[in-house]
Amino acid sequence: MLSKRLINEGGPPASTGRREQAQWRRERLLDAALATFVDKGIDGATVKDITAAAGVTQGLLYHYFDDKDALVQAILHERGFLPQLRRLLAGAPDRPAEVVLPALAAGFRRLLAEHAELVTLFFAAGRANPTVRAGLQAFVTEGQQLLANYLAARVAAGELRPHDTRIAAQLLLSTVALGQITGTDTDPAAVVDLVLHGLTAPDKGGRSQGGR
Amino acid sequence: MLSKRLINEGGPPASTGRREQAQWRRERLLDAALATFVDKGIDGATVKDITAAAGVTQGLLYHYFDDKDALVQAILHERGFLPQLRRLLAGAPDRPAEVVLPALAAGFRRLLAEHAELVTLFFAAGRANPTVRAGLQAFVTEGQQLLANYLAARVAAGELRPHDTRIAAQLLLSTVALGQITGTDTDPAAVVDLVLHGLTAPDKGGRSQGGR
Amino acid sequence: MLSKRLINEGGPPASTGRREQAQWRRERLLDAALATFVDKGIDGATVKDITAAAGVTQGLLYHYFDDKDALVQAILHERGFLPQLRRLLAGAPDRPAEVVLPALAAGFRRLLAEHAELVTLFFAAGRANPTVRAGLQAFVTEGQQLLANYLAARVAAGELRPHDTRIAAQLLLSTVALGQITGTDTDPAAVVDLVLHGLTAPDKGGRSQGGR
Amino acid sequence: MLSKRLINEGGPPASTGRREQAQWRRERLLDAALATFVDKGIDGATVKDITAAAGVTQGLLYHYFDDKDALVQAILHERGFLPQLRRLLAGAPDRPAEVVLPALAAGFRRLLAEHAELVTLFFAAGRANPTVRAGLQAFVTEGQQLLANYLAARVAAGELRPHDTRIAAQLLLSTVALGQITGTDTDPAAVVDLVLHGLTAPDKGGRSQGGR
DNA sequence: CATGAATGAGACTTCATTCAT
DNA sequence: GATGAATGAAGTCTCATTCAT
Repeated sequence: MLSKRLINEGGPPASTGRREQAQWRRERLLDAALATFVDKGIDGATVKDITAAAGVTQGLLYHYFDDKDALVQAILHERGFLPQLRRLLAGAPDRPAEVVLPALAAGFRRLLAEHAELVTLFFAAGRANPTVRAGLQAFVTEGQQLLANYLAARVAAGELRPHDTRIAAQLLLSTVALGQITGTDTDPAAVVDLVLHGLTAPDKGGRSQGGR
Repeated sequence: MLSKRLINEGGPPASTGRREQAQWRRERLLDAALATFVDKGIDGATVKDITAAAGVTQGLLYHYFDDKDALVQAILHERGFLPQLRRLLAGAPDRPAEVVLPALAAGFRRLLAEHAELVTLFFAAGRANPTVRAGLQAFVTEGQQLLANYLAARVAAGELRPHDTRIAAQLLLSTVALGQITGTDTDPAAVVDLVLHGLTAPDKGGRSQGGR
Repeated sequence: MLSKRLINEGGPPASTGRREQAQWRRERLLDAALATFVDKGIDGATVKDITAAAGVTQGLLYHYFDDKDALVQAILHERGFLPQLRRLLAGAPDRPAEVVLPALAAGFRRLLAEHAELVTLFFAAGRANPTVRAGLQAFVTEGQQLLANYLAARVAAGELRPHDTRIAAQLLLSTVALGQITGTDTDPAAVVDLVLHGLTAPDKGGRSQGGR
Repeated sequence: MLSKRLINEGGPPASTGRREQAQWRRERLLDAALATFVDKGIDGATVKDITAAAGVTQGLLYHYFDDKDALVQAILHERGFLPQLRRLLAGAPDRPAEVVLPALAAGFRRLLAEHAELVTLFFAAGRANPTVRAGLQAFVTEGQQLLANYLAARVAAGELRPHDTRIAAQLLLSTVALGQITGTDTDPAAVVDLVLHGLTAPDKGGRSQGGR
């Protein structure tokens, strides 16, 4: 019941052109839709719920969006953060993982936190909604690929030992993401430390002392 | 369209008591419901879809289950695999992680694979369905706790270095689980190897050469 | 407001199987739909109107028909009278027009009268509804063709003078049909007489005295 | 899809008074409405369709017309051709049918062709729209009456034999009209020839050779 | 046990019309 | 005059659930 309060408290900004007010309303509808989707799921959220949360009548939704699915797509496109993810993960391949990964994990966590609602939507909708599924798919695939590329570069540079970089990337990202999703307060630095150095006690012989 | 074929091919077993036939029908309904939920999501699957997949009429569903949600609960209870998970993760705390963890990861992967439909349901329904959400929550929490306990025991035994065992548990389980969910063929052994020994190249140092 | 009274006065026939009652209800829905379409047009007739006229709830309509258009199609198929038209117009080509045409015109008029509601529907819906338009098209084309064939046979037999048989057929049928549609009490015999012998006064000449 | 192009290509005539521009817009709206009605039917044509075809916004329609029905009435009044029909059919009662009827039929056909869209509207809307139905009724009744009057005069003059002049009028007009409506290329002269002289072969004895 | 006809609430969507700008 | 955002009523259709047979 997070969305019980109206989204557009205070009404549209006064003393602006109609154009601006319309744009503002559209944004409020997107806000309301995202919040309602998170709260009740995409199927569970009715057009009535959404427009009520936005403080408008049902019909108006169809002035701005063709149908409910177009609304979902608009959220994905206009509230998505794939560009930010790209920027974050396009890390300098010549800088050491010991430095890059902690920053990257922290940045990833922050990025997810800033888009908490959208992240939740990805899981609230799960695989049931084709539109969302496609969006999530793109996001996950690209994120994993970019990080794997960086790790491969570090392996080539000799800093990291050869390994399945896609698995490592998935491990890192998924653990941080699940921390965000489940609300567990996962320290990104601890995750990176684990991934870099492993669990094995140093004196008993990590991999460096003979391996398998 | 995985569920296009009827579930109860062949009809009920002949020459058995009424009790058995009824029980058999009930199981077929659960099968059909699970398959349909996976295919279309819980909200997306109609009672008509489910009963058609089971080869019976709509009304019959209500002889076996109070309503649609009771059907979901029955699936969670009767198709759940929390007991198996408990058995799997209640690993002997005195046996070394180097031996236990690979077996455990492989077993976990197998367990998920054997209950692939239910696992998918957890994500197809996502957090939208309260009943499913509760079931997933219990499952995840317990799994994580059990594994964390084991890891803590190994830390106490001196095999593993001190670390946040909950994060490590989450990391291990979530990576294997995501591999199953996304269909990526993640080798559990590789995951365990990474978690135990880290990414750092042995010659360049790794944790044993000075720690953090 | 012809359809204000309920269609299924008295309820379904008692003491019959469920199958029969269902079939009976379906017929009542068709009746109600046809009457309502005639009264308000196809677009103007709402599902609520139709089901209220049939004395059932809206949802039930969708138990028997996929959607509103399927209802229109069912009316066309199950209330159509193309077979009767074929039988009527498949007149013996060797019998004289002086005998055949009057009987045919009278039969055509009777046929239209017996299906007055459907005939009206063809015009109430006009060309706006594609489904109805197609049905009307088939009806008109076939009727015209069959009659033209007969007329051609009579020309070949020497009874009728050579002429554009399609126009003559259209002229005959359309005049009788329009009489029915507009409610004018057009005597079919008079129409046939005109068509056979023309308007020209016998003594003043007529075609036999030199033609054009 | 006849109406896909905009109606008011080129915009309003420049350098004219406001009065003229407004009048011009009004005409463009009528054009667009008529075209859209023909294309989709009156119920099927939305205000948005119409105004879009006219190249203006929805609201503007309500500056020129009270509501959608007022638009239909305006079309009937301002695009109607009852005066032309009157002029055409008010034929000189002292001139011979052999001369008058062919000219009249040709003129009627031309008149319908010139107002093809309105003619189609009469049938696209059919009897469903009360406003249109009334318009059609007036048109048909008056046309039939006028022609019947002329025929009666010719009977009195001895040129035509006594007959039901209303039926003959209906026969003539409806056949020509249906040719136009259905797109059949009906030759008006052939129709008139049939009506005047009948189908009966001259040598076998038409009505002129001794009656029935 | 089993059927499927029947219900009623509610979902999504359309659209004529109004009105502040 | 002109715009298009906004409304509210109504329309089609879906679906979980009940119940007589």
